[in-house]
Amino acid sequence: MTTPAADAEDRKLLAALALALVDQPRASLQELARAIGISKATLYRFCRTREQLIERLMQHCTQVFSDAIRDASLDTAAVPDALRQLTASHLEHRELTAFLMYYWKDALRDPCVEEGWDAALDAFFLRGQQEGVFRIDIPAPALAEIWVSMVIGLVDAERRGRVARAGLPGLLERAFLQGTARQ
Amino acid sequence: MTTPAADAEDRKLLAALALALVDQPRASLQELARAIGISKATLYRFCRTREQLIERLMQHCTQVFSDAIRDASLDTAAVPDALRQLTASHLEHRELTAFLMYYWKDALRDPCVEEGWDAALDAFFLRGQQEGVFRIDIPAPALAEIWVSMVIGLVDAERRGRVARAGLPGLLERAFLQGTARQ
DNA sequence: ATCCTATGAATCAATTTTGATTCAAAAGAT
DNA sequence: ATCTTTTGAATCAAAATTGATTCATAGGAT
Repeated sequence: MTTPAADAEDRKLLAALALALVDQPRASLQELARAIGISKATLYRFCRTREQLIERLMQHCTQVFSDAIRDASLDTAAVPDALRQLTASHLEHRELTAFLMYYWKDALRDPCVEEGWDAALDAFFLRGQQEGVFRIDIPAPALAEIWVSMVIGLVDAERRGRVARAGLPGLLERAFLQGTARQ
Repeated sequence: MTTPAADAEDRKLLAALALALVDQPRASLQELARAIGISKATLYRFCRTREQLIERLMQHCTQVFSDAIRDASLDTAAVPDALRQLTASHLEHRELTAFLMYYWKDALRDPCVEEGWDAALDAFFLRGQQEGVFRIDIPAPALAEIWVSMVIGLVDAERRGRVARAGLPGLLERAFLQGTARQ
């Protein structure tokens, strides 16, 4: 059954699993299941092996962030708007954002996973430079890396209770665009 | 024998292990040893269990970064200078920086590890705000988190070949203080 | 050349993890 | 209320990991 409801359930499970995997990368499948409040057997029915689980999560990330990139109109919308939208999407799917960063290196070993995500980001930041929004004395890939670092860093900080959830989007935008120096 | 040479060897091993542990958190001790070019037996002689290894690395981090914080005179030196010095230290020990971030949550579960590191950072950024160096519409803990995120994010990006190693300190300072917006 | 030490390969028992299955109970649908 | 589906607990063999040891040898120091 591939009902919309089942898909929503799956997405919840995947988000919880992403979180648990980032939280305790060395957890056994047993512990992983417990961590998200299901039995080992149910986790097994969802994904038979850990490898399958990671792959499924990766594919889900690809799906979600492809949508996010499309929704943000990275290649057409006004750069500040697109950036805001992109940030919002990544904060909305913070578990997947964290997971993607955490397991990105594994994905790179496995060349099948889409190259598109960071390429799209690079292109976006390059456009932002060409349109005079971003400074040009920092390479576009570095801009992308800085933005991603701040997103996952602050998402993680929020999880640890170090920053408030409420103001995150604004905080990110200010710190990223204007920096932390006074005036 | 606790000769200085042996200590230097140990530090090299610890740095390599930190890197390997961040790279492949789920590696077996066998794989871990291989990853840093030693045999399982030698790794065993260095640390009998994984737990011992993590603990030793944590203590080493505590040591190294306590020194770094002291050397940067976080509570007395001019804030921009201290920040520069702090960044330099963390870049110098990039493997440990990455490891510390990666295993920070584990350290928090284990209350024995020093609380001092992030407390010292918070205090420093707060002082920077009081002295008018940092903007005050971002809480000091958030400033600390943003700085740490950028450091480890860019260190990681450098490892992946996404940013050049050469300009890292300057890149960090510009992006952190002035932001990424043009002018 | 001769020690001495450090290393790596191999082995081994004990424990843990994995992948799979079975069965009874709980949850949902009709 | 009955039927169907989903879940969790328990079990189990196979595989992997761990912690420990032994032995041969490669390298360094004298």
